[in-house]
Amino acid sequence: MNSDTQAGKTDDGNWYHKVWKVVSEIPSGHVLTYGEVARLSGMPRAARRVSQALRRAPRSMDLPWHRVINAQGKISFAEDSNPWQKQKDKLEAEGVVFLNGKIDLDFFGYRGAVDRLLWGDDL
DNA sequence: GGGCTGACCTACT
DNA sequence: CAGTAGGCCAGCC
Repeated sequence: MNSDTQAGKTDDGNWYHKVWKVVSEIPSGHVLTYGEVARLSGMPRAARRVSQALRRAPRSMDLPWHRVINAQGKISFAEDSNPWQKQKDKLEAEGVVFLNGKIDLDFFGYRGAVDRLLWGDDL
């Protein structure tokens, strides 16, 4: 017996930890989109959940939340907002360059990193 | 239990 | 390139 009534277990709240883990694994000078973080966390359609997780992430864990941006290569905060400026400042401090208010995902994104390893720096 | 919200994404026009 | 529409799903009231 024993029931596996509780067979499910896991998740339930644990999915934040997965997101936090992935985000904490982002190397300096690189950025990931919400969708990619979600995918790497095992939840392809959970881009929105990622944002929620980042918001709930405690500051004590020192999570590099600023390395997570949207698929447009832009910061998801309002441009006239304080957090927007803060995130941009942090990214620039790590070597990320903003072009016209947007980040070149072909160079700083996950895919860009792989492509550079395969094709070289002459993208 | 039902409905609204949201640091979003993709596809189409 | 910009704007619109539909989708997705966990949290909160």
